[in-house]
Amino acid sequence: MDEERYQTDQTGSTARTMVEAAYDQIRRDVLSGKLPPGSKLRVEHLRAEYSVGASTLREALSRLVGEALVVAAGQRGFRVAPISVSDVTDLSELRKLLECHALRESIEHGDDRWEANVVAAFHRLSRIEERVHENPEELGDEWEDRNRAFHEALIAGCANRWVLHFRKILYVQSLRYRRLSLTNRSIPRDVHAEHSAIFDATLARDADLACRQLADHIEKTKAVIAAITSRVLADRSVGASAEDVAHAPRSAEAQEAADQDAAGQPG
Amino acid sequence: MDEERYQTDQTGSTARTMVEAAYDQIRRDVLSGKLPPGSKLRVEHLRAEYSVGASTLREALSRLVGEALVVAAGQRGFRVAPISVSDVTDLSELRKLLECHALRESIEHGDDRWEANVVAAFHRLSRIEERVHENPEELGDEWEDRNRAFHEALIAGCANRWVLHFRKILYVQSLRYRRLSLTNRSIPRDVHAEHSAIFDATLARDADLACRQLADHIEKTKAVIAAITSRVLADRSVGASAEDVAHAPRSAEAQEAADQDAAGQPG
DNA sequence: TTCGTCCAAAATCTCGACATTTTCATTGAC
DNA sequence: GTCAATGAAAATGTCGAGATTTTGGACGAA
Repeated sequence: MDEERYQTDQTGSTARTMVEAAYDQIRRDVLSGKLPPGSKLRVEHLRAEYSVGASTLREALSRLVGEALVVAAGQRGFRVAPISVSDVTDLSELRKLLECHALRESIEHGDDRWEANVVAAFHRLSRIEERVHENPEELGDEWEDRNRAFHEALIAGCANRWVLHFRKILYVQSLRYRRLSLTNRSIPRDVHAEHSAIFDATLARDADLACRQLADHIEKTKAVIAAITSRVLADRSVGASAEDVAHAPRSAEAQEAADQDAAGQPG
Repeated sequence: MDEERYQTDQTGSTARTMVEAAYDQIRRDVLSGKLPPGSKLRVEHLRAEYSVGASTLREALSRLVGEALVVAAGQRGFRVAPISVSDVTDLSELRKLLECHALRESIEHGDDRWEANVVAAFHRLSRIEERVHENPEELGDEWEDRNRAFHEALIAGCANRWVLHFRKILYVQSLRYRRLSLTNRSIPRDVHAEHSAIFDATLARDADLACRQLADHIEKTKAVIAAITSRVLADRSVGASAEDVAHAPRSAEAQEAADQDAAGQPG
C-alpha cells in the first residue's frame, strides 16, 4: 500500500483517510494560531484550502469539537474555540489536579522502565534547554517536543486511561495559549530550574514534593499565558480587523464582560 | 419558525439540524443499550434507521467520538465504545477526584441560591426514592433524572467549566454501564441513605465529610457496575451471537486479557 | 490440516450539487 | 434618527452516487 497517500503536509503524520489528514492539518493550524481564536471556519472557503469535499471537512471539524479546539453553533457553522483569561484559570487548575494525581500514581507504582524513560526524557530536555537561548527560533519546535515528551514520561506510570486522556486535552489547550503570541515563543529563563526540581523530587520518590514542584510549574505557566491572553484580547479590542472574531469586545471594559462567557468549553 | 422540524424522536430535545437530531438519537440508543458495546455501526444500515444521509450520519458519529461513546477506527468504520472492568475502575476513580473537587469548591464558595437548589433537588429525589420500591419499572427513568439533577446541583457551585465538562462525560459513561443490565435497573436499597449522608454533610458545610461520603457513594456504584460488566462480558463470551462484537473474547480467561485493552478511551 | 493467494461482495470514504437558512445592506415608515 | 421590513448574496446543512478499501470465503499448494 501507498504509505503516504494522503500526506499533503510536511510532518510525518500518516493519516489513513482524508478526514484524518484534514483533521491533523486544521488542528495544527489552530494550534499555530494560523486560524485565530474565535475566527469563523467557512466550509466553502476551507474546502479549497485543505483540498477536501464539504462533508469530509465538516467531519474533520466535528472531531475537533471533541477536543474543544473548535466550537459548532446550531445553524451558524463552526468557529475556532475562543480564548479568555478565565478559561486559562480553569484549564490550569484542572491541569494541576490531573497531572499531580498522575505523577503521584507514577511515583508510587512506576517500575524501572518508567524511571529510565523519565531519566532519558529529562536528559534530552536538559540538553536542548542549555542551547535554546542561543537561537530560540530554530530550536523552539524541538524544545516543544522534548518538553511534551518529558511531561508525558513523568506521568506514564499512571495506568488510568481517562486521566491521561483528559490531561492530554488540557495540555494541548494550554499549548495553544502558549503559542498565541509569536513574540513570546522564547522560553522564559527559569523553566529549566523548574523541570530540574520536578525531576529530582520524582527520582527521590518524594511524591508530595514532586507534586508541589509540578503544581508550581503549572502555576507559573498559567501566569505567563494569562498575561499573553490578556494582552492579545486587549490588542484585538483596539486594533481593527476584528471582522471574523465572534462578538469581539469593542472596549477595554467590555472585554471583562466578554471574558465571562467566552470560554470555548461548556457543553 | 417550525420549532419541532427535526423531531423524529419522542423526547422534547429540540435539535436544530439533522446532525443534532441523529446525534441525540444515536446517543440515546447507545446509552440504553439498544446499540450494544462493541457493536459495529454500519453507515449504510443506520442511514435507513435514522433517516439521514451518509455524510450527516458520519458527522453525528464523529461528534460522539468526542464523548467516547463511539470509537472510529482508521478505514474500518465506527463502533460503539467497548466496555471493560478496568474501564469502570479508571472511570470511577477519576469521577471521585473530579466530583469531590467540584463539591469542595461548591461548599466553600456556594451562595444561597446554590444551597437552595441543592435542598430542592434533594427533596425531589427523596420523594421518588420513597416510592421507587413499589414499581421500579415505571419510576426508574424519573429516578434517573432526579438523581442526575441532585448530583448536578451539588457541584453547581463550582465555577470551573473544564471540571464540569469532564465530570459530565464521566457521569454519562457511568450511566451507560449502569444501564447495561436490564435486570439491574432497580435501585439498590442503600442509595437513599448515601444521598442523605452527602446532603447532610454538604448543608453542614463540612467539606471533608461530604467528600468522603460522595467518594464512598461513587465507590459503591463502581462495585455494582463492575459486577454487572463482569457478568455481561462473561455471558457474552459463552453465549453466541457475538457476530458484531469487536474481538469478542472466546473464553473466560481470554476475557481477562481482553479487559486490558478493550477500554474505549485511549487516544 | 494449515497456510497463502485471489476474487467477489460489502462496507467505508469522498465528493459536488442542491435546498435551506442566515446575513446584511438597502429601503421605507414613524 | 431609530426602527422594521425587504430581498439578494453568502454560508450552512443535506443527500446519494461513485471511487476506494476491507472482508471473508473459495481455491490450491506445501
